[in-house]
Amino acid sequence: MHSKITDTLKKHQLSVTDSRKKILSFFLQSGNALAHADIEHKSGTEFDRVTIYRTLQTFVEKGIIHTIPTADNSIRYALCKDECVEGHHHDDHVHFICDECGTTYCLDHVSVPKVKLPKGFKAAQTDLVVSGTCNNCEK
Amino acid sequence: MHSKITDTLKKHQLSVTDSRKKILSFFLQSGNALAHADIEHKSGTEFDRVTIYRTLQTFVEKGIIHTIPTADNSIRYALCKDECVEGHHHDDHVHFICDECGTTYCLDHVSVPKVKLPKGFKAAQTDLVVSGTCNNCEK
DNA sequence: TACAACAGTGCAACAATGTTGCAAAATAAT
DNA sequence: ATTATTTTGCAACATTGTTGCACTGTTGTA
Repeated sequence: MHSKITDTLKKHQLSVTDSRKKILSFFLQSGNALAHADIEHKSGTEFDRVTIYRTLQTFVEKGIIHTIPTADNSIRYALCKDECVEGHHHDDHVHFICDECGTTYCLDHVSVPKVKLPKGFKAAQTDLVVSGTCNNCEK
Repeated sequence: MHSKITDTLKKHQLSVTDSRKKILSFFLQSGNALAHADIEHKSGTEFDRVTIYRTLQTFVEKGIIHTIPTADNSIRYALCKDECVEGHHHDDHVHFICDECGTTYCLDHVSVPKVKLPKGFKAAQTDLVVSGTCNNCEK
């Protein structure tokens, strides 16, 4: 019998280690995007900082998580949908960053509109990031 | 007689100093977005690294330049259009980052479409960043 | 133009973030 | 169970960004 976490790692041809299981579980638990620093705090001294960097890198390469562009200098990561495979992401949904609480949401049901580019420009990826107030912070 | 550069600084209530004139001139010359590192290279040892940080910060606050979100860890800055004033940016155009040459373009004539957000989410700002191949790099 | 008030700069020291090489440990394959 | 392979932790380092303070340049006023 395999847990969902172990399954996911195996499906992406990754050996199953403590740090990978733990870090993947953080993403599954939180549901929202996490920055390197978040994971470092959550895991305390359990893993080396370097291991976290390398694990996140590996997850991105294997298509388990994707990065979200932000205007401040912090890279955030979020779980990919199932269609993402190694070397090829399909994350065409909108991201929302709350200015109040800092939470980053993947709005899976809001898709990025096609934009018309000037002559000679070829789009490979399109990212749409909205910032404002989320449904928790506004009342 | 005033140069355009001096005028711009004065219009934004900034005292006119060598570093500000020089850094603003870099933006006017290049036409594209610049990262902190670009400016550091262009200016050599002329200014302290700290001065460049503070100048860019000031320019953003005063509405002379705006930041562009990127998925890698580098903040890029580009000149604002004239409608940007202190504390209130109006940069609703699409940004394009070339994967080949790294150049970042402001596509002033491509505007960001309105997106429909889930209940409870209020948008303050919307950034759309496209990456791919620019008209210089493709042939 | 000269002077006072103020704003901006450079330096130093520091904090945070990210990278690399290598030996030890854990995982996978046989 | 043993070997081959992968991953981890450590140490050292590079890069990037921040803060306080003394000094310098800029601005406004006479």
